[in-house]
Amino acid sequence: MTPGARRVLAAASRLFYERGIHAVGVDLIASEAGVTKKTLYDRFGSKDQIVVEYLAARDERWRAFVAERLARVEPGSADRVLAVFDASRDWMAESSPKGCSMVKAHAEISDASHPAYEIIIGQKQWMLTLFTDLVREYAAPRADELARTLMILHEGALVAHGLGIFPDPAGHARDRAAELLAASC
Amino acid sequence: MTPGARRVLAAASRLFYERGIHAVGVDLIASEAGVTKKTLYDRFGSKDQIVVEYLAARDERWRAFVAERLARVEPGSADRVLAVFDASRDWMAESSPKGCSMVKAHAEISDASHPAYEIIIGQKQWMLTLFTDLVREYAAPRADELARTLMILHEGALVAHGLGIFPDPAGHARDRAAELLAASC
DNA sequence: GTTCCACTATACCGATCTGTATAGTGGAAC
DNA sequence: GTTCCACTATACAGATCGGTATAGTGGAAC
Repeated sequence: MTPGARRVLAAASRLFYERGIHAVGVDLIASEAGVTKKTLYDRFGSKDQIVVEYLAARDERWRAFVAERLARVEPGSADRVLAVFDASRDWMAESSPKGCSMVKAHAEISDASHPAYEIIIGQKQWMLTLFTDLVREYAAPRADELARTLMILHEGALVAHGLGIFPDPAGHARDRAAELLAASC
Repeated sequence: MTPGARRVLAAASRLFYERGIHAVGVDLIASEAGVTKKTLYDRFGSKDQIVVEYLAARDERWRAFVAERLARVEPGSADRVLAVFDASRDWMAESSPKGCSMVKAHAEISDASHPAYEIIIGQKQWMLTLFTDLVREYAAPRADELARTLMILHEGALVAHGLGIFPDPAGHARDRAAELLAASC
């Protein structure tokens, strides 16, 4: 990726997350990136493509972030699940004050044929599979059911964080997950 | 409200929810309502005002829906909390296949000074207060903590429903809420 | 020293955006 | 029978939308 393209993607990512995808135009993105529209279209071809690369990059960074946190914890321990919740809390504190970018994008992209759709759904399916794998690893009974509960707790914490109704929902969800895991050993 | 205004609000509500607020223009709303733009602006004054009335009406309907369900259950019972989860499941099945309209609107409205903002936050605060009142009524220990857990479970179920990753997340959340209430008696 | 190539600068396209202006119609109220 | 009023019809304003066209610049590669 060229320096100009990197600046375009960085500016678009910030603007899409802060103001919404439909609310941000390509002229603004180019201007904020310090680039002409010609460069923007030479590199990405369309606004939709910038949206796709914004979500794909964020998805990739999140998965790497989680993988790095999981690598610190011994497999087979219930702490592995808690490490995911801890990762979410840190991730939100540092780069997601307004909630999950995938959920926000899902609210704006109605058409399931949009190329960004599969990225959004793909990340959520990956999270459910991850929870399922982690509780199976931990040898919990009724693993699928437990994984779905963890998924609901996790998504709920993300949304509650974005709404700002009460402080530290991710920490709260983590503590509830810990109790669940302790009870189902 | 005049017949024309009612049709405008009905069309706008459907379109805003299905396609997103920024993605829907006033020309489309007027056309779908079978009304001229003149009528639309005579009745509402601005698109923002239509957005506000869309969310306010939906909020009002939701609160009335919950109140009606709660009225069926004897106060002081843990079943009152479960009635809220049941209400959500039915509400989503009949009119919210894509998730909570407030969460969707929150994803598109970045500015906290937007007149719709307080409606969105207001509904979520009302839900947290409702859960708190219901568990206090039930005489549960650590009521505030329990209410926040229920809030997270509830928001998580709404989002999971919209994403469609697994079936009946509201029913799943309801069952987990029932276990929590049984354990904290 | 010519060929790439990432880039700037600027002007433009047709479409759509929110919002307004002017003129007129049909029916109920009083 | 005139006064309201909710409404239609149409045209337009100024801005912004996503996207394209033409022309040119500066530096590294070979």
